[in-house]
Amino acid sequence: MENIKENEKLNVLNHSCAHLLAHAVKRLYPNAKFWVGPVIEEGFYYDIDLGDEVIKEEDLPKIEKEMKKISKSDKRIVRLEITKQEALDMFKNDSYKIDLINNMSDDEIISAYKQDDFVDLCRGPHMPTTKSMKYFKLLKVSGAYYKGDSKNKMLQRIYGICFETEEDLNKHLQLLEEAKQRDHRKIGKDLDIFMNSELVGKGLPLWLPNGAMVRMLLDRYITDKEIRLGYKHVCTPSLGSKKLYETSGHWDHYKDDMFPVMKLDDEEYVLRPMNCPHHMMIYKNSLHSYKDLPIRLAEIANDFRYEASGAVCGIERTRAFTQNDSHIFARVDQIKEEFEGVVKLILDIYKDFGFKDYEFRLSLRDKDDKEKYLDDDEMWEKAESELRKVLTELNLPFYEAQGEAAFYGPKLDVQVKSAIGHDVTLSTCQLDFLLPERFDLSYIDKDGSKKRPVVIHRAILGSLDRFLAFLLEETKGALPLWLSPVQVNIIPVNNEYHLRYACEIKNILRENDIRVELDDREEKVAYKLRESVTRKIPITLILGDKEKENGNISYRKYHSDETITTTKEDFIVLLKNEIKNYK
RNA sequence: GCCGAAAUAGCUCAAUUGGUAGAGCAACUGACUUGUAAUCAGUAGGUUGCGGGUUCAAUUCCUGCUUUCGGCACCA
Repeated sequence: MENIKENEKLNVLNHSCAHLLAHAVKRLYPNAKFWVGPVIEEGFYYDIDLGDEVIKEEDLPKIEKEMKKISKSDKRIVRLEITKQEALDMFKNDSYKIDLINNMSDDEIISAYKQDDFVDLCRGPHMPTTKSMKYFKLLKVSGAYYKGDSKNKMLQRIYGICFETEEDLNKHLQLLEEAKQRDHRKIGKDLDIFMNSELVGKGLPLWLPNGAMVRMLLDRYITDKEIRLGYKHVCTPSLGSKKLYETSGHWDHYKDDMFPVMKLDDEEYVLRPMNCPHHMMIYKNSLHSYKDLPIRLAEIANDFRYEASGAVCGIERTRAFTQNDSHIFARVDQIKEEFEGVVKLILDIYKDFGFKDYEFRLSLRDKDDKEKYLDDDEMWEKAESELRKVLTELNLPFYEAQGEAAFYGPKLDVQVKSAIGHDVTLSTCQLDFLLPERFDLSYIDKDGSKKRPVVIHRAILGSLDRFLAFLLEETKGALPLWLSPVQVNIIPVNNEYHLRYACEIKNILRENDIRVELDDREEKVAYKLRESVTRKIPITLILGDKEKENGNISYRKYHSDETITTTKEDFIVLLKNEIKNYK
């Protein structure tokens, strides 16, 4: 999909369209006050304070109509350059613009753009006339906190997008429609992957047999990879004492996002929101030599977080989920090597799944936010520079983001875009000097002195839930053979004559660990084939006289309408070869 | 959590201005016995998300809650 912000032409066009929107809103709602109207990847938006009035989705066509009117009237868009004082006078009735102007330096020349009677403070540049914006669409309306702070008032935000031609606009709207078809919630429902129940609870998906199978396969896949790389898997309970989390510091930071304390007699427990403290205790269970490090503890672990009601989304973000977690206890001189190992594992796995659209993000703290982030500049600078050094040495393209770190340290996150445009973290690798301190972890160094290890927190598939959400969207539900809940579906042409042979084939495939189903319903081949294809089963066998007589099989792959006939033996080799590559 | 919207059969959707709900698919029964994306006929299926109110009468209007959706905020 076109990135409007990155496209120079479309950027200006959409920015001008934001002004057009504001102009129309001002005409229809004379009391409207405007905050900002930037261009974003998906088009543009404008944040507006309408006092007591509310703009609803059904009002958008009305606003569009007014925009069209202004567009048609072909008003020139004129740049004004004024001093700060002139700007303050010009926008004296608009507290939001005054706020913006006050943040500018006194000697700065401020620009504003005027079309007809509407003036907006703006850096520009803009299109020459309102007529330039002809092919636009207002997409959605929502609330948005003033300055992005939930303590502030909520303004109303209108989203839209503008193109140079009608074809481009229509094409874009069609892509948006197609993205909805790729939404993992739709695919998850269509393919019986998971369900939700109001009675079970919000954000608590139930995994149906198909989904549970894929999950189990993902679990096996990543666990096997980790074992080969020297990770040691552990099992720890899904709850822990409140004190455990007070020790780690998570209680202070996240108590509001945890399921509340269960108090029984004089004990206090919480459902665990993450697994670090449990793994810290396992490390502490024995004395460690510098020679033992790194120690890589891993677990496929269930975690529970009381996610805000508005944040819950299918299996992308839930209140009960399963992490592919690990904590690597290492010496400082091992940081680079361990990080490299994790990055290589990430790249290896993304290759297996064919993921190409992802970005590495170096997630740093917000230096001014002393509340969220541990107030220890030395620790942060050490951790951040270590991490940046490793990334540079690995020659890994990445971007930096302030205020995205964990409270205990900076992270390397792998960001992907979901079908409907959510920016989500799939994998993460985090450098932590704090928890070893909190839990007083140590190892005995060469010279016999006690030293503090560092901890690298990492999750490759992230959460199995979210990973599968992304995988469903990437594959449009047509999972690769090795991950399909049902790998082969057998359709006998006529039950009376071919069912016995079909059963025989089914048994052979079963014995070869192929997940196979036999469709023995009294239906036409075409009917059963259609269902096999809509269920996105990778391989459908059709067995009739021809196959039975020669002891062959005929198969059809999901993405093809070609039927291939081969021997049983060759077919099994073909399946096994395709599956083998992912073990 | 905040701003807005929605919730009708297992699924996808209908139902003028208030008059106790319909279709297709799926399910079930029967007929057909079929070689590559839907054979035909019949049957059954609903306290219209849950509770309260207005009304002679509520899927429809009002109200509280739940869940879902679009954003915002949050995301260890």
